[in-house]
Amino acid sequence: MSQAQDARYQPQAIEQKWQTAWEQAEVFTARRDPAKPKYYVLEMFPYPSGRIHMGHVRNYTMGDVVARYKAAQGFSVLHPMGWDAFGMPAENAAMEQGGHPKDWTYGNIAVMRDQMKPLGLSIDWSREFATCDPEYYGQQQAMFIDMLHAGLVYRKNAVVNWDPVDMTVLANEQVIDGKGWRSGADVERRELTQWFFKISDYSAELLEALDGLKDWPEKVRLMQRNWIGQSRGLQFAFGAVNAPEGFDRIEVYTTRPDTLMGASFVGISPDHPLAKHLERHNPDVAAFVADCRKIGTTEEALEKAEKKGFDTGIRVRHPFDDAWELPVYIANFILMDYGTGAIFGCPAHDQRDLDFANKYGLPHPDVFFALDNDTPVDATAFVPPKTEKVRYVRGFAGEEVQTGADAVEAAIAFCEANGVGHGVTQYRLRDWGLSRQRYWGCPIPVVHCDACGVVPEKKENLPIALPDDVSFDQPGNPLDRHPTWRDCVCPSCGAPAKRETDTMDTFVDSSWYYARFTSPRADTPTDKAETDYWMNVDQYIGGIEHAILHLLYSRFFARAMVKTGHLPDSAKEPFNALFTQGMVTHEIYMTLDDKGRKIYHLPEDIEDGKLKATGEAVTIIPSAKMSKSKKNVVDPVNIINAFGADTARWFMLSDSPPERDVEWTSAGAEATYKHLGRVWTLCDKIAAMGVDQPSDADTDLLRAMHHAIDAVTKAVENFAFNKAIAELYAFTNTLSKSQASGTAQVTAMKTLAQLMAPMVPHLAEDIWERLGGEGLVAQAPWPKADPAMLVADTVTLPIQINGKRRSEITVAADASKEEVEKLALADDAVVKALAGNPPRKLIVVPGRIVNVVV
RNA sequence: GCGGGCGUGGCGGAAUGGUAGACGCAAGCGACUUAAAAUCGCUCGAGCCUUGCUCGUGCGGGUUCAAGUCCCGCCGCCCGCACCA
Repeated sequence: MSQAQDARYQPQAIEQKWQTAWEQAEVFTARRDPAKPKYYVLEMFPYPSGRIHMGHVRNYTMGDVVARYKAAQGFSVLHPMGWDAFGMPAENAAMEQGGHPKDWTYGNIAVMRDQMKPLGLSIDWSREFATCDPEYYGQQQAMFIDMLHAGLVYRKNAVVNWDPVDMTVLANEQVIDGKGWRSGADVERRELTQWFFKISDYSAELLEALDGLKDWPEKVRLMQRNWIGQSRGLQFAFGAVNAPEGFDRIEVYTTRPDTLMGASFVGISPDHPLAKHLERHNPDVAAFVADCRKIGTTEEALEKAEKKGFDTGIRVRHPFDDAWELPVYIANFILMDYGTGAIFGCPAHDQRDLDFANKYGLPHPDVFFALDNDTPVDATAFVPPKTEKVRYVRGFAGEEVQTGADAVEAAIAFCEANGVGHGVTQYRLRDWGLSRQRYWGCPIPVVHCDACGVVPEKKENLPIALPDDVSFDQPGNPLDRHPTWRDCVCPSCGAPAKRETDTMDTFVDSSWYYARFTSPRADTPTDKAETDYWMNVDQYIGGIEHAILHLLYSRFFARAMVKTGHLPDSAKEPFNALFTQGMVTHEIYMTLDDKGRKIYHLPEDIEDGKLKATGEAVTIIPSAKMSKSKKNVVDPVNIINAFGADTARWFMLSDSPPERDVEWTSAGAEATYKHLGRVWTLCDKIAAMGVDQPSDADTDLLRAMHHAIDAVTKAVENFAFNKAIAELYAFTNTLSKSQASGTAQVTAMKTLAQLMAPMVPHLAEDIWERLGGEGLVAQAPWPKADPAMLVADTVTLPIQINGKRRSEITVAADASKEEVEKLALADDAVVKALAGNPPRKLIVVPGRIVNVVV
């Protein structure tokens, strides 16, 4: 090719060329190589919604930087990709547009795979799978059966959102202001028998093991810790005065037994057995409980709802005083799932209890006061930290002045000694309900037999595949109304039986895909040789929105897989390191129509704050997460077509720290494209210089090069890709201005290509080739910084006078503290400020700063 | 409501308790050009009595020789809340 043709950066040609070269050389095929250390990089796999978006580009580019960097460091890298393919949107599409969820899903996967491949990601596509492949969910069913036998799965009643018009179960997001999203009908809470994983058996372990996850963000560990919610408290029973038969004791759980003398009422959940009993016999209770059940099933809805109670008329005796009677209320904010579903209220020291007491005219006796204040509680409860010492005026155990924590322990000890209940450790974490009354999910492989009850399927009958001949022209689960699919024989007695029609929560699918990637075609869920080599995931990357549910479920599921022999014990914490990346945002463009309704416009239709088509000015709303409804989306495909994948990748990594949100701007994308073009041109210039005689400027350039190697390496290791890119800019500027010899410049440029390769792999390959690099840069070892080239001879120290910068001195890098002090005191500004007096204090931080206090 | 996080120039951001604003964008000025684009060079937190000084990291306090960084109290925005993925 001639120089003239080469003179412009043409990403489209370059990118196609190198993607083909990588594919032919099978560079990214993961190989189990006992001679090499392994490295498993995984990004949270995408839901096949139909098109990739910039969030995907950012997520996968970050993973790709790590994968390529680790490969250059000599690791055998596993970097797979798959599809989280079950879920509601496919069924919604089938209902809205006709067609079949399967066709919609696989169609989307094909489109998205085609959109993803031009990004040049170092993915081993031979391992690709979708969770809706029967080969995948069949293995999931096999594990479900193993877990059932291992006592990790059970059935119990649980509440769902029921749409009485559509006669179907709704997801929380389908309930809008208490109404069904399609029917608009008031949603009811309804109890169904459902399948559960016994994650609560692992509450303590999942909590304790968080301490070992050193390479997880502290915030995620804290969120999980709070979610699991370990608490120490007292469980005891109030004896009822006038309760219906069978309810003469009401068990309550409290984390504040020290406030027992401040009790003013007992509250029970609307789902408490006593409430249910009363509901059947008392129309007023029934009306109240029915009202409570209109509140959604989410904790958020419950907490935000107005706190209401109903006086049952039942009275209980205080455990310390037979004459002291407390009223029993049914209260809408008490959860049946937590503790015993019943509490006692101590209004003086709990704001919610106080609001409740004030609303219903109940007393609120103070139990303790602050040491310096004894104002009785009125409208604001006194809730100091448990670690703070307070003075007990209605205490019954321990010291008069003690911390809340000490008082709780003393109260538990006192109660146990006096036969009033016992200390217990509770967890907020509830068992994982996995039943979904939907078609597009993994069928739960059990059979209902009149004689044998609920029986797991035989493994040789797996996969229990979804039937294809279903329709979505009516609401509800098509499996329920399929003419033949449910019919089967009982695996136990051989009599005719019916299949379970519930399918699994899609969180089950995503709780083990990382393990399946190690042997995606195995005819067992996992293959021991492969999991032994590849597990754990060394670096997991995804959104912070998954901080709790997905990551906690995966941690549990890995343990369940260990227990059932599908993972080695060493894999019970499957993700060694976690990184949570921020979102991609964009400003929003809006106009109003003649009726004042908001109309949103795509960024590509806007120029200089005006609509391209009509010239109408648009209102610019500050950046928000890219969403279809606000139309503030930029299609990666358009960016790749216009600027190339390397520009999209580089821009997604530059500027913003990876854990924070990044705003996509067209100016930023264009600037990136220009920069990559400059690098490309610089390479041309340097290639033309060739090998020549050394120059005086060589050392400076090579020092800058080693500094860049060191800085970029550290930045990539620390996930500070924006800083790595800032260093690459700085080094590029140095190189482009350098007067060094051609020999040195070629060395520097080749190193630049290597350092850029994880971010912009296509451009890097092209530079590498033009400068005569051996093989592919994708397979070249990572450059090493020479420590001798990193140390400077002299260092400039700022001099502060009373903490404000006033001057600076340049000293030898190895100057002693005494020498620095001497030089600092001789500095003009210091001499002037001291005016002949000795300094009151002289602080020298070697290599950093000097502070003179006058 | 509860749990978690974030907040620094016109913008994205940098800064082991140690020179606030690295690096980039935008803008301005200049060079080149018939011209524009591209490219290259310079300037770029605010104010002032401009060799320098004062103020400045959401707001109000505090600790320290020294605070964007640590502590206390607020405000705003974002994520999660168990059937969205």
